[in-house]
Amino acid sequence: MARVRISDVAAAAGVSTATVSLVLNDRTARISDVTADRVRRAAADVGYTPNSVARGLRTQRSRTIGLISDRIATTPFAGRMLSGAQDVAREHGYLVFLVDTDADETVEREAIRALADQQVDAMIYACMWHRVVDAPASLPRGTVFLDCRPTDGGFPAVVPDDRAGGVAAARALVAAGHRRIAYLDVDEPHPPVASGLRHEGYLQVLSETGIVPDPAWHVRGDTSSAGGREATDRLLDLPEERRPTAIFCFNDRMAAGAYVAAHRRGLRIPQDLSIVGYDDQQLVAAELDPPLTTVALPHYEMGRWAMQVALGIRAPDDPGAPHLMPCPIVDRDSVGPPPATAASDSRRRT
Amino acid sequence: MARVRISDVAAAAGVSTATVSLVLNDRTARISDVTADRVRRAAADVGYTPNSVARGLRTQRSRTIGLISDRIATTPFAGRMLSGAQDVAREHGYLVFLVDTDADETVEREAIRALADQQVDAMIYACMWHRVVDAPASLPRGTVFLDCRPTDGGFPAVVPDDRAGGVAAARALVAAGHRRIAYLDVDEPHPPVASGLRHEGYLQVLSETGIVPDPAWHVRGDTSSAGGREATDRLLDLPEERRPTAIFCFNDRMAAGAYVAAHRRGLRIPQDLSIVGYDDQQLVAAELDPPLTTVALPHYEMGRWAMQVALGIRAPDDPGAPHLMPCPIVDRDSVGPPPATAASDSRRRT
DNA sequence: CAGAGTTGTTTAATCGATTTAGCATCACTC
DNA sequence: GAGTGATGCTAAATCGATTAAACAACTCTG
Repeated sequence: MARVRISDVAAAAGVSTATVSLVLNDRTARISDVTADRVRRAAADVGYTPNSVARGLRTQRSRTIGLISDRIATTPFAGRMLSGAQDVAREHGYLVFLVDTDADETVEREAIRALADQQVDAMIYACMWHRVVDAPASLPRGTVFLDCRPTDGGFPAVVPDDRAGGVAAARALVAAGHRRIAYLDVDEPHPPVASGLRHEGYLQVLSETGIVPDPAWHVRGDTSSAGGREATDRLLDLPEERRPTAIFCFNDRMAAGAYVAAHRRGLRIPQDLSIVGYDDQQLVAAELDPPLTTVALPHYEMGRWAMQVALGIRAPDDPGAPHLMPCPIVDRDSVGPPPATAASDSRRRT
Repeated sequence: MARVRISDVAAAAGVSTATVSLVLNDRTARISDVTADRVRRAAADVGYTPNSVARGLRTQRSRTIGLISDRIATTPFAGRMLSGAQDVAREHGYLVFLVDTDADETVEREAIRALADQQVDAMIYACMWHRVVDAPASLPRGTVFLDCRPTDGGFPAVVPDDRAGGVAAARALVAAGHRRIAYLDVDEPHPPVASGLRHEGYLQVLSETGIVPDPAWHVRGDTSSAGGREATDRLLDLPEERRPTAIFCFNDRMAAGAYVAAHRRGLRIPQDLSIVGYDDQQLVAAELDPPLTTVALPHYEMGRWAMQVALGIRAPDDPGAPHLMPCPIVDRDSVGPPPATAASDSRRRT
């Protein structure tokens, strides 16, 4: 039952452990084919796999990556980041240590130390949502930031291209013929990186299209279905000629709230009101009635990117700036042309 | 920048590395207080933390736990299991290796080997949902099964008490006055452990209450909002006197579909139709309108239990049988008394 | 004061691999 | 047949800790 060691293979093959090691690591330049074969056969026979701990001690590399996050593993939001990171690691024979710190600084510090003591080959520092963070001082250089960017730079980072996502969402609505497009923003967040960028993208499209946004179209609510519902109510309470025919929501949950508000007034989606969300949360976007057109957060791809950089397989294009991962729009059924009553307005465009 | 080793501490304190090791591991029986203090001070001064790899090689224990799962890390369903396991591990100074295998047997086998090569002190084998699995042959004995039970036993396991959950849901509906209670089941699943047990619990309550279930009350759909909607339509199409006034749904997503079906017919929840879900998925249950009464899956607690057993902190009560974790009902607003038209029926009870 | 027992510390083996330097052996070359 | 160069393999050091055994210096005992 005891583990098979390299010395067992050596004994079985009648050679020294040095030879076994050389053969199994494919450094056979000076080893005869006969011996190499014998060693490989012996290793297979006795079922030898090298002890990673011993190897790690000697080589100072553990084929192990530490992934520290506030709570991506424990919330339904960003698990696909883990998935992406995990897949790349596995493809290259690495294991990942996962630590969720619950955003507790003490826990975070201890986690970083524990991972360093385990001689992880690299670390990834991940957040649940796109924001700017102060990099903990003890993070080793080269640590990759995932879904967040360090205040002072100095680390490779990957974040969603929220600005482009805002553009895509607004373009989709403009293309459908809408002119009165609201932005349902999140309420006083955290350093509002994601919401600010999405808003910028939205404003850019309006501007390019020659639409002057009504200030009343920028409403806020907390990041929940209820928050979205209340904010939507305020939009729908606007007088007919200022009332938006389409709403771009900060996220899918708030979009779900917009659905509720619309339904309560007997408005149909998309016939009477078009809605675009953000995040592409499977449990929300795809299951709404009708399914929600939304902008996908490329969590899986960001996770892959981060791990590739951590493993040194890929280098950041521009080491100075965070890598911006595209946010593709996912067309479902919540966007349609504006209702006829509003159509006269949009005709102005030509 | 190089790591501080025990020899650096020894040099700083003017003692041998053996003394340093003894002091820092609190084996000071034969060490003078003066020396011990000097060593501790020196260690703090130079910022020493032991290299876990070297220690692991010597002690054969790594303070590391391997957690293998089909895909709990990457789906929004069961992340709280990870959270529970993770918290216990951290409380005891352990790190956890996470591997999602995507239910691929080759990946699984390689993961188990890789974890064994890393000398993890124990493994946890987790599933995304409660089911019976064939234990991979290479799993070390003592591996804890989380949210699944091994076909032939032989391993400690923890699963939700789905039967009791079914009882709780049905009791809540009976208590509200319902007599015509449907079970919206999942369609031909996987070995249907969870759904079967929940159904049993439901049937038990009906039986205790003297209700003879109409076979038409047991409908099935696929595990999605759409599946729930279609199945609910079939229930609502039943003639008035057989039509259920309450539906117990296999999960929250299907319950969301039941909401849609009800709304489309102009039925209000809970005034016209009561609904109980299962899972307590935050993104679904809490955000529905009205918020969904549901049975919570104790993912966090199961995760804790599994890790405690893995670390040997707790022993299974009955080593032969899986530990059943209670599923508490979460009362929200989707259950009310049956509508007046149906009330005459339920009066029969007295 | 020899022998036994304490006390405080160190020496050196050990965990299981990798890797450098070196030892044989053999084949050529001049 | 001495010198040179390959070729094939191994001895031994090494990574950084832990720990059993040994040792040195004291203190007691009888």
